Amino acid sequence: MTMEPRSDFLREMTWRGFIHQGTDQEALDGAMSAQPIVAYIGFDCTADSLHVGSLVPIMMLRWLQKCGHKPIVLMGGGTTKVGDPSGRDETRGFLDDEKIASNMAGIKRVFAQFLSFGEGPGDAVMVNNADWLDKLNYVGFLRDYGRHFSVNRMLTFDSVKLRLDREQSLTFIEFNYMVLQAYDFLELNRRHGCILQMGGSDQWGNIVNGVELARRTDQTALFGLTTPLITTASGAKMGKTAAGAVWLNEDRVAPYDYWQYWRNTDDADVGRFLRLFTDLPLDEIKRLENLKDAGINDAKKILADEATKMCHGEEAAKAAAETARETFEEGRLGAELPSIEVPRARLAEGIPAYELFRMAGLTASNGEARRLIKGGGARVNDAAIQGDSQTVGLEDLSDQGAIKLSAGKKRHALVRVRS
RNA sequence: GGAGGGGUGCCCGAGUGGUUAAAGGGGACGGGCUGUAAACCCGUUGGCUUAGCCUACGUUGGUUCGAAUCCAACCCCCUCCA
Repeated sequence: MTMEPRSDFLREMTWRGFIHQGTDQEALDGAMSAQPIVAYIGFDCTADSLHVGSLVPIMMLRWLQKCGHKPIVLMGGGTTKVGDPSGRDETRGFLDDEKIASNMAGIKRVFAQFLSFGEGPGDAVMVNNADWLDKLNYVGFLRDYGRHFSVNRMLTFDSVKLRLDREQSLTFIEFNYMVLQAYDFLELNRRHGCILQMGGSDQWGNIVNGVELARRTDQTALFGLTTPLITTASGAKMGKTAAGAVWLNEDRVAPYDYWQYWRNTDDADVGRFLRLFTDLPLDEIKRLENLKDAGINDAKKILADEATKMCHGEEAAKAAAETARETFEEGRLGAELPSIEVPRARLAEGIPAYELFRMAGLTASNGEARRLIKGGGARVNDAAIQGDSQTVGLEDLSDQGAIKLSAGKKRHALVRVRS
């Protein structure tokens, strides 16, 4: 879109960098500036938590609501049974109903942090596409909707095309995914008056199919909007660390680790991430991203504070920030560091340092801990461990009743005694 | 169904009878430099009760003093033909 959007939502999304592409953005802008609309994003239940990769769509729903429109969170209880081939080289393993249900339960929780749910006109609602997909009649569906899909056209969508180009097999069930997602959009329009579907750029084909289906069956004009794939300055897909994905659920990634993830953002990403992952206003973001050299660390702290607050709440964010400050700026041990407990008797006997590192989860095996020690990266209470045979005992407990283990400069854990 | 090619460590990829826990690269981790950044330099990168032992090159057997390397069967992937 060449002109400045008139609607609050599109204007906000544009300067913040959420927009990758959209269908008929002029008309959408007109509709959104005229009156509140209903829009949705779908989330499949492939894991029991979403991760920061889903944060961009979630933030978009949040802005939608802030701008006075109504967000629908669509849980893909039905589509998850089929499996989206978009952006995947291989067929995803089948998930059984039980697993899908428990995944959905895990995912649901996080939305309450970002959106305000309820019965009012601007309140967010959550629906499950299993409600209509599960009871579809095969032949009836084919006759009513299947005839509107051209296989020739379906073969040109990336989700299908890339798979075929790479000569990787695409099963028939996966081939149907886009049809079901298209139908979801139609169904949400009929049920809730939803006129906009948003999603990641890999969802473009699926979204366009829905727009086209509604035009053919109901002569309704629907809209699609996608977000760019967010990569880090170093080119990696966002949200992956050595430890795995950066999950949003606190039982998967503790608020302290979540805060650390944002605190360790590349300099080059700070401005972009502030725009995408915080609600801060433009002038504040501009001020922060113009900080130079070490000053940009302050911007990273604010990014971490804001992102953690949004996901885990004010209390958790404060505690995480405080622990980080104590640990990194004062060299003490912060309360929120990951911790383990060991029986007093066991510690009294003395535990080999390498074993304690493994127990604390700082290394995956004793061997890895030994290598860490040999390389000089393992410390107990900030003192480098001298050799394999060094043990840790009660005498290492600090005044606060804990032992601080460090693997490198950034990874710390506490050992506490259990009587 | 026929012919051919291939399955190696987190990933890519070399290795075609013995100092091979397996070259090289990527990634990751640690050290240095820094700002809990990037870039760069150095090191490490299967497990364990670590001068030793165990597990590992698609699976299962076999040949051999000795196999990722040779043989057989099977499984899976790809290409061409039908």
